[in-house]
Amino acid sequence: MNNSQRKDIHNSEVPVVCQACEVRHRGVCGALNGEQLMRLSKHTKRHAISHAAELTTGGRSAERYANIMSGVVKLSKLMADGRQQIVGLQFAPDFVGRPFANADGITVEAATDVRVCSFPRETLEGLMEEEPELEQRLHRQTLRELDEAREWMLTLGRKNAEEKVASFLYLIATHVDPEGQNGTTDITIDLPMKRGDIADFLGLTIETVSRNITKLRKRGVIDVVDRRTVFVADLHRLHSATSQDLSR
Amino acid sequence: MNNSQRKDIHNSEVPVVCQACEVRHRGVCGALNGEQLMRLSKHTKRHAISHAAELTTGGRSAERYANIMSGVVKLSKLMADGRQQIVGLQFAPDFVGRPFANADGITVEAATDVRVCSFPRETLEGLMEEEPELEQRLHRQTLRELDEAREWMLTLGRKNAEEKVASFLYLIATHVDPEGQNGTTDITIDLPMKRGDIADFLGLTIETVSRNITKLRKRGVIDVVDRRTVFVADLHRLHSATSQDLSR
DNA sequence: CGCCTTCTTGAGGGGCGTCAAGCCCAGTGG
DNA sequence: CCACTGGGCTTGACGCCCCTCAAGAAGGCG
Repeated sequence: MNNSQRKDIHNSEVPVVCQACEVRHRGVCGALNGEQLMRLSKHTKRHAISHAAELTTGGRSAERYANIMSGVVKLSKLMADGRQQIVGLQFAPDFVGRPFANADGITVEAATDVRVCSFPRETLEGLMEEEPELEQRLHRQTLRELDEAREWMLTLGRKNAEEKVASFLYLIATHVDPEGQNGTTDITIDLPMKRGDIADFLGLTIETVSRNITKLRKRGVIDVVDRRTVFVADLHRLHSATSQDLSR
Repeated sequence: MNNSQRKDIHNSEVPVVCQACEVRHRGVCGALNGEQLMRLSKHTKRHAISHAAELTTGGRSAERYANIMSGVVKLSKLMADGRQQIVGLQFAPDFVGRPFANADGITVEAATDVRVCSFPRETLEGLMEEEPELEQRLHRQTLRELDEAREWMLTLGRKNAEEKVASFLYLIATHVDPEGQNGTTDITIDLPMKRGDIADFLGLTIETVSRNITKLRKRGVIDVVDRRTVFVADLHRLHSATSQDLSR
């Protein structure tokens, strides 16, 4: 099962660093041919970013864009008095960074330890002009993020605390998906963030998150292996906990 | 001040219907040259859609895309038991419709009376391939919608009822903006939707919306002219009501 | 005028926030 | 090896904000 070389007709043209890249075909790089990849890779850097570090500091702010190779990145907004709301989570192989300027007041942080492959803004924008499919891929990712944001607006505005927590667990379960999970209905979830982050994601407090994890456990929807790992015996059961019919 | 003809060097090439179009330069059409506009306009239709009608019915679902010429369009999500959340509002000259497939479970309705200029899906997608700037414009609008959705997530998750209502009024004030409002700090807002819609937008109930409009009136932040019109004497005052510092 | 829809206002209750105490566990140093 | 410490998490007690239920006011329209 030599996954690393599938589909590369002219492997000689593909940069060595890219040949070994886990997300090479799925990320935005999938839109580029060997020659373009070669040019891009001349300017790329791999970074390991440890948990809780901001991605926007250290000169890498709007200067560099990046692909997530592993880990989870969180986007959040902060109010003057300290209230905080997480407005997006990104997983490999998502693209991080904002084409065409400003990301008004959004903080980008590593939720877990993260590995990224970054490159200068100008390099990507140069490639965008010559390769329309690149812009199309970015456009599609933006549309996907918009869908997720809207799904989350429904959760924030109209679900109660228990449904919110179940929704979060379901989201993580379906995203961190380590290639397996096909056909299986049970899954062990490694929570990528601590209770405080989950609270900021759900528009709740730490205590309410904790109480409702306990509630789901007592109802038998989940098993709490340890504070960072949850076992779900039946994903459908979890899914139905994300929106109980309250009208009866 | 002949606004209608500004900037058209070769007006002869521009379709007559487009020459009179109020949003011709600002919408996605701004990316097209005369010849392309001519081709597009062969397939466009103007529609007047009256208040509360769905835009996705009558064969105009994924078949046709549209530009909003006037009025307000609302996007909403509905849960099985009737709970509803409005996840987006669109104003002229926004583009309505989803490039590349499915708009998973989103209902598109006219919030007010609306006029649109619509065209078949294939026509637009054909033009997108030959004119990259068209895709770029759509991409930029998607990014703007994403920003707005995230701003709204902060409102839904972390603001109290009074701040939510103030945020809604401020949003409308800064969007419906009838060309004027430059330099002035007061504005009369014509609310584009009824209390129930506002509640669905804010994740509140009708009663709470009503109570907090009253509250803002009694605090002198707004004047309620009639149930559909609000006068704001000082926009800055309204803005500061959108996020009072609760930490002291 | 009567009817219907929309909006406002009040009274009461519940869900989630606030405050506080205690548990679990990893890290540190004696 | 164990006491100490500190961060993260859980659990309880209590209170407030917003929802629920209900009645009435204000328009709009035949």
